Amino acid sequence: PYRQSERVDLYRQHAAKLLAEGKAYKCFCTPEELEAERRQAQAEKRPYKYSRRCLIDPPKDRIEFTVRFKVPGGEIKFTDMIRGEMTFDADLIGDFILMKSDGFPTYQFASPVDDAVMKITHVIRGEEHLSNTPYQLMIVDALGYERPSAYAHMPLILAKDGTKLSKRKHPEANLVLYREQGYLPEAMINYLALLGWNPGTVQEIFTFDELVRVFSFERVQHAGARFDWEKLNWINGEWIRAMDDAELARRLRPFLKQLDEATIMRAVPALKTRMVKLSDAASLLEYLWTDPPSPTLDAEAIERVRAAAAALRDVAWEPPAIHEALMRVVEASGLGPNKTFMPIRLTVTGKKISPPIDYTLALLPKEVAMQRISSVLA
RNA sequence: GGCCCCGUCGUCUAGUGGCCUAGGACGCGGCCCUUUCAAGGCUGAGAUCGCGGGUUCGAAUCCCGCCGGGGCUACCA
Repeated sequence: PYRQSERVDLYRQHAAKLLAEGKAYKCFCTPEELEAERRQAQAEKRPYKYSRRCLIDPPKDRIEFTVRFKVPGGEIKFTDMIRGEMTFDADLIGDFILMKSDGFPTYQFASPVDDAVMKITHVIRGEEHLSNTPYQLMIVDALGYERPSAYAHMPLILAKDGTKLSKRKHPEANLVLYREQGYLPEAMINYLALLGWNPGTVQEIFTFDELVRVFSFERVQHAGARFDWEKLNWINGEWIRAMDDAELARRLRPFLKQLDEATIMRAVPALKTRMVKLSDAASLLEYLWTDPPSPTLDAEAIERVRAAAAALRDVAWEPPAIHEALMRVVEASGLGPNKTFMPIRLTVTGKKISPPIDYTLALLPKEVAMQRISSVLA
């Protein structure tokens, strides 16, 4: 079982062992009493450590208790793969709680027990756990287990405000969000790898396999790194542009439920350089399933559309043929291409921004396109 | 408060005593390309290397102090 809630017996057994060996003891103090101790210490400007009153003189008339670890004191040393030799003074650490009064373990206890029982060799986690390591090491030692062979504490990913990412305050901590918006897993891995680590070369785009090959703990940063959406966006765009059309079409499917596969496939080349994330495709192609409002065009614009409509009537409905026909209209007009293209774009999509006009038209069934065009000519 | 970690362009970073008048990337500005928007190409601005003292012929790089930020310090994980 991997859930802590399904392994409570395991923690209870380990706690019982420590209790039996006198390496832990029951504490009957109430939260209020502990709070009072803490305030007292603060008032006297002395660092707080649990008083050990329940070790020295436990009350007889109480039943609810927690299990506290009897901190042996002394120096705790270990090697961190990123930061080197670490030494902590355990005399500064008060007896901490292993089992809560509800019978569940604290993280500080469950974590080292899990690591030992699961035979974890490398403990790689965020820097917020650096100061927790001595706590956990003391437990591993007290339990008589072998210590994990290596620890590595990675720099924190910080929010824009410079504090540790938290689910409450920072939406970017929520992984589901990225999938929903169409950030590619490849891009996420790529970006996250670059946050707090660098290869020592100018390469920025990495596949997972490449990362496995070049990653090294020696090159990971010691300072926290701020999460930067802009850079993620760029990397995601790079991955989108580099992806082959069929694969991109496949990934686009959940974001373009209104369209059939063939249409998505035909749209891909036009979409590719215009998306920062997959969800961007929807607004670009919205006109395919939603009739745009009819635009207000001046007389000249209407003339341009009229000329285009005539030229398109007998044309094969593919981007090259459409392009050719439209360019003839543009040349005949003696005006810039935009004078013709923009009014068409506006009538067909309702927007000033769209893929190139030949693609924009070709993606729409010819009848629908021609109907939208003729509606402004009436 | 105590303990721990950290401090180079706005951001991610290169840099381990001279190659640094501090390099790259994202973002930002300009130009080019152009059918709008992107993409692409070129180009520019942007960091007195947190501050102050040392050491040294020479320091972003070594030492000390200070300041600043973050983390841990819970019957959260």
